[in-house]
Amino acid sequence: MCAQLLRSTTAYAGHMARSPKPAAPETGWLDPDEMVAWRAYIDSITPLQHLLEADISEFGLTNGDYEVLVRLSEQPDHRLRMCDLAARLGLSPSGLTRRLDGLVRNGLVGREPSPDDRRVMLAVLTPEGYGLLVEAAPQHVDSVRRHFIGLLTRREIEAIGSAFTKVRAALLAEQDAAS
Amino acid sequence: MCAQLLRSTTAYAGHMARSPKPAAPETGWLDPDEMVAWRAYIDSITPLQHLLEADISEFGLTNGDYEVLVRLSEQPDHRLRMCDLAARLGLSPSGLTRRLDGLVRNGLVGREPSPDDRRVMLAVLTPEGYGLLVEAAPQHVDSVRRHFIGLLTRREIEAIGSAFTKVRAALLAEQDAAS
DNA sequence: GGCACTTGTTTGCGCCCGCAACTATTGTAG
DNA sequence: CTACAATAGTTGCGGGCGCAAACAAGTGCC
Repeated sequence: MCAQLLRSTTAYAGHMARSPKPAAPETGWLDPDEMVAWRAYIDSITPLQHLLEADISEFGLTNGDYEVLVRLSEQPDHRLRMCDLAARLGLSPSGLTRRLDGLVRNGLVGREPSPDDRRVMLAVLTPEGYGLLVEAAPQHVDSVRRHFIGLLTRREIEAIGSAFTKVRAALLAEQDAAS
Repeated sequence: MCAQLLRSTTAYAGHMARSPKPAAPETGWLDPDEMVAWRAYIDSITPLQHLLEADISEFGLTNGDYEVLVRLSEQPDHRLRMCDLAARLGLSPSGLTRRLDGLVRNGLVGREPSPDDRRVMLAVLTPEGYGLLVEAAPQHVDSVRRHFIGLLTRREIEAIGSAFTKVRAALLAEQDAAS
């Protein structure tokens, strides 16, 4: 019995009693390797976010704010339609409106109406916002390395890259299918 | 130039201009493999959470609720001190109080004072809560497999297991050091 | 035993964000 | 051209949760 190690093992016990196979390799319950991977992942992501958040807060930013600045900085003209930005951030339209409110208040981002389509508003990175991003990015990367990337072997880094690239592609496909 | 692919590459450009080395293997900026891993990870976790949340909502549960039921079910007596439960969930004390309020209202979890220490409240899984967990767990595991584990090779699963196990250990150590 | 100090839990307050409703614009069909 | 549907964004409302304060109870030091 490994109730302390495996996710919802106790609930699993009842099912095991009725199932002849202790591990289903392709479908059904998770085998030990899969369970370890899933559990370690789930236990890591929340505290990892918290630590990154604490580190970036020295610049008066939240993790979400930083993400906005990054997405805008990646555009050649440093601007993005609200709906595109929301999609990239995984945020609802209203959520993005509020988050931008804060950034606009602090002068890091501006709003301007699109000349092409009078429905859309463009979020545009201000010089101040870009400056703050340039200032904060090295610390942020250092934080990522200290708490995450720096702990891993090259093999693990490559595996995580290929694994989550596939996961992300599947998630995007699912998202498109829902529209 | 790979401004579309790499996180905060634009901000990076200024630094690269002053730095003789394009990639720092052990310290400093992220090299391409590291960047791909970090970026794919960051882009995946939020939509993955959303999908799992949508799937589990058929049982009237949130992801957080489900996590509470799992943690309690892992205990031999199906109960846990509030502070221990909060630590395992990565939740603040107040956050746990509110989350338990909802579960108690729905009869899935009960509160009882500890006989050993009159400061502590024990969260205890009710038969209804356990029953719902047993009912929901197979669907949840299926959801995890469809959206995440099932997309990966055995090698990737093992790498993710070892990688996040290390990350989790480091995070826990950091957390203990902060106390 | 008394008094400070630590620990466990809850409450007031505020922020973040999703959902539903609403407005403004654009696209489409008749 | 006009009506209707689709799209973009904002706002009202409510839930989740963190922080600081309050309070209860246990612990240690004299």
